[in-house]
Amino acid sequence: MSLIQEIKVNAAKVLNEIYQIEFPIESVQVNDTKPEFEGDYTIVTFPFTKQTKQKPEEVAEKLGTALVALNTIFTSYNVIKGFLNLEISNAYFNDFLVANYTNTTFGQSASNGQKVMIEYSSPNTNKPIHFGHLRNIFLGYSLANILKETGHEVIKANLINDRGIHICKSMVAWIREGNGATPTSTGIKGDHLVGDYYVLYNDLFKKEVGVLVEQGLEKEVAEKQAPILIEAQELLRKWEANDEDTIQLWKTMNGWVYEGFDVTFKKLGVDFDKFYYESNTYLSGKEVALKGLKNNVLYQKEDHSVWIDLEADGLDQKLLLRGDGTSVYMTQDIGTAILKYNDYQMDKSVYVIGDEQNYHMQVLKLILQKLQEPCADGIYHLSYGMVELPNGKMKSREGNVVDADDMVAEMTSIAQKNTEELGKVEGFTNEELLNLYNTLGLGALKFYLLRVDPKKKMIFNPEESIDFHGFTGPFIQYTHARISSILRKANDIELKSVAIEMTAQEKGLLKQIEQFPTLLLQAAAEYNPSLVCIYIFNLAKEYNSFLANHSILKADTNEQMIFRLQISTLVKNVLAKGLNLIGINAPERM
RNA sequence: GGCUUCGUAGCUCAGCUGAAUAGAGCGUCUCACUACGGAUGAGAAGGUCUUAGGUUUGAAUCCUAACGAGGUCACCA
Repeated sequence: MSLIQEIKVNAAKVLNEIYQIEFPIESVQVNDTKPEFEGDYTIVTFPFTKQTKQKPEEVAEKLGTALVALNTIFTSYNVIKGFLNLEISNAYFNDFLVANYTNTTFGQSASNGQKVMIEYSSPNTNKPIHFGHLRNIFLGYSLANILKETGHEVIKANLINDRGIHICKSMVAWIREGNGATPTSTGIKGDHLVGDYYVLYNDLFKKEVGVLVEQGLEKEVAEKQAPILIEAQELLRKWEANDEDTIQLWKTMNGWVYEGFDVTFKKLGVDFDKFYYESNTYLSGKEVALKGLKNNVLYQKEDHSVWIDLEADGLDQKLLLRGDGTSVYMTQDIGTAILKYNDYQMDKSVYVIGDEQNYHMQVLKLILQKLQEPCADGIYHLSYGMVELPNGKMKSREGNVVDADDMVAEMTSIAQKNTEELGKVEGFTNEELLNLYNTLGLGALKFYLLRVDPKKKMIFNPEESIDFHGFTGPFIQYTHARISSILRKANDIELKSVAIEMTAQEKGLLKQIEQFPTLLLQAAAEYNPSLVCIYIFNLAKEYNSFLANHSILKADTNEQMIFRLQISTLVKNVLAKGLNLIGINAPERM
């Protein structure tokens, strides 16, 4: 049981004994005591005044006296207004330290039998991965780690959107202007090559529209009649008709993209357990729609199109099958959701998707519920805000995006520059250095994207993102490397149990570390990796401050040194674990 | 316009299941190496928590409205 939980349980018990009133355990508010007051944890007693009909100070006094008498973990208390400040015994933290400094699984929860699928990344195959996708990818990967750590069985899924008009646009541009170019012939990474033709398509499209407008057509009409668009639509028709040449080209170009994605995913250090392809699933929602029609959950209009009426739920009418019987985006997603469930029977299905699809996801879940599909209730949309540049949104159509590969390369080279300027390259082989730059560059990038609450939109400030000071990944990596260095020097010192008086800062560190498992559970429950970022940053900061005030290897006594080495070991383990959970490596040296 | 998310220091963000003087980082200005890693630490300045009402012993936090910003309301995906 966590310390805070233990305080709550004890307080509720004692309140019951004093007042003969049942206070639920969760009604006890326990906060960290503010630094300007004496004590470790504070119970707020205002909430108990109504039922006890006593002043908050009185309740606090009685509660404090009883707690100190009840349990040896409480050594003393003081009351200020309605706040009961409790001091926790050093022995409690000493026991905690002894029990955990060699425990490499500290923070991990036992299996809870829950199975969760996390769908993330889910790229289109007509363009490379850009900065906005990185937020998605890091979120999904990190969340998977956090859920695993807290006892869930996790399936990482990637739904590749490999069909549709967008890829046909790249194909048309390639047919027209490509002259048989391939990644090998051009030396361009496959996803970038295909992306270039997507941008080219849009250039050509604009030109053709311009010509038509000059010929006197309305802009709106011209945008529908541009020959290149007609060609792309024709290509999509051929694809759906299984035209051999079209399928062949489609396979080839998608293949280039997958090779490119593969390189990027590896570079980013993320992976997947299961890939779904929309070309395989896009027809799959149809039978469900037809079944829904039989059950009168859906209805049919005169043109044979199939709809669901969600107006009673405050939403709109939604089309599920076109008049010609073909499916739309929503139908596909229904089919895919059911397919996934049939594959894994998971308890929860998390979709990491941008907040522009909030409405879509709400409707998807509701429709599945109305269809009484077993997968419906487990659906959770982890909605995240867009990443914006200081001067506005990125649009891949216009090519003004921050490309993910470029970004990683940029961050890696900044890591190199910083390391060289600080003269910290000695003792590394070339290969180790390259590895290190990658670790630091990615550490900075991932932390920058994960430190903000997912649901909020965030601004990507290029200057700030390359900073390696303060609330950043490298700051924490640095702290980890620093501890590692100290521990290396103390390698031959035997760590045995010691009992000493601890300083306020030592106690503070232990108190913070004790909260780590609880924090992970919270991050998992809220699907929020940023909590981990904030936590390990605060821990690293506290440790650095501790280090400035305490000598370890030159401590006054041998016991003190051993005690501080044990604390350092534990801090190091927690920092490394925290970093790993958000997908960041913790270097031994840097 | 309907629905929805959001508005906290010059900037980027915590705090939002109500509770003590609203916290970090960056930036600005001081200070600290006879030290285990200065990619550090200590300190200062900087806030009518968008505004106006309401609920409450108590509101940045809950409710209502206004103002401002984003998203969405396709037989696109």
